[in-house]
Amino acid sequence: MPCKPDGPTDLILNWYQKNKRDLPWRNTQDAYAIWVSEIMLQQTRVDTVIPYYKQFMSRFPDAAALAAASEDEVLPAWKGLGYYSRARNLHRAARILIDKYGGKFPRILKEALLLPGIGEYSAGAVLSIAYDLPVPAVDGNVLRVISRLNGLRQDIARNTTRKTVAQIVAGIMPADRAGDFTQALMELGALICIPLSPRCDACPVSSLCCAFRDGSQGEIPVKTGQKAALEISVHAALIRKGGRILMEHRQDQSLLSRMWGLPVLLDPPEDMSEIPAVFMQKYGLALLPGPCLGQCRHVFSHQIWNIRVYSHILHTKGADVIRGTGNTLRWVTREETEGLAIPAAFQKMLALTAGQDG
DNA sequence: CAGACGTGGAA
DNA sequence: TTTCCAAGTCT
Repeated sequence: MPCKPDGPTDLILNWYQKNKRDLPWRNTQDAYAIWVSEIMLQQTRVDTVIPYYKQFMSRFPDAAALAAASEDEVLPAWKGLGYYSRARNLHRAARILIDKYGGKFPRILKEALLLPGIGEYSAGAVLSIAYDLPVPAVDGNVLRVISRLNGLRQDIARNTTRKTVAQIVAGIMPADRAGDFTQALMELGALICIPLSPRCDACPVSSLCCAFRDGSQGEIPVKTGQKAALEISVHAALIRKGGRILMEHRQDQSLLSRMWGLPVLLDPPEDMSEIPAVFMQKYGLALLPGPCLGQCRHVFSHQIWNIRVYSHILHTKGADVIRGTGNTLRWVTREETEGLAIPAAFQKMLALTAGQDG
């Protein structure tokens, strides 16, 4: 049966003050800087984010700089980080800030929630951390910490659980130190109240914790299992001409949308003789597959690509830019690929073909 | 609500 | 190698 802890607030705040990590986004109160960090940190580890964050803030130091940039300049700064809609939404939202909010992140919760890429968590995080407004920010850490503290056994994947936890956080959030408390709760979840083998011996609120008392740390939080990713066979085309490679700007696809990659066929026909017809239909290109240059595997969150990269001979007479069905193809040099937003999946494929340009 | 949406690190 | 992720959002 759930129990209500009495006064974890000060214990958590004091612990945070002594144990918080020195992170780049903790040396500022600038709402833009904090906003960028929150977006980058979504489903992404701190260690992974740090170098991207520093580079991004240097390149786009404020909302005006980001809004003034084109998407072709913003996406390369995000390449390799994953979840690229975050970058597109951040960019769009920066333009909305400039157009409608005087370049400042809104202080009103409902206005913040209207911005693309800002959900309940991020709105609460920016408002509390940047503006010290007492708005709860419930992320995976907070879900875990509060669930264990209160002995909550509701599935944390459910929205109703998130709301319950937000209520509990609102009830113990100090009005004068909202930002510190939001970060303290997440820091506790990141360093002490970790998913596996929590360090309860070092926890400032173990004496108040229902899960610790019951020894149920391993059972809480309750989380529904994820489905196995679908395995897909992928035929990737390396098409060369005069030291250049034909790259595709993935305009109309949902996965890796508006990123650059080699032309690919998902679930290609097993009979290689049928490949040219499929390329003609998808890209309007007359291609003849040649030798396989290598293979690799790339795991996305919801699907797995088993990739073979083939050299191809192009029979289509070529303009520099060839328009396929909804996608743009462009001849680029190896050097030029570095400035393009090419996600990890396609970086792997290109690595397989390095030195194959002659 | 369930599923799409990336990636690399840890156990 | 396999499993589970890590400071979520959108549809």
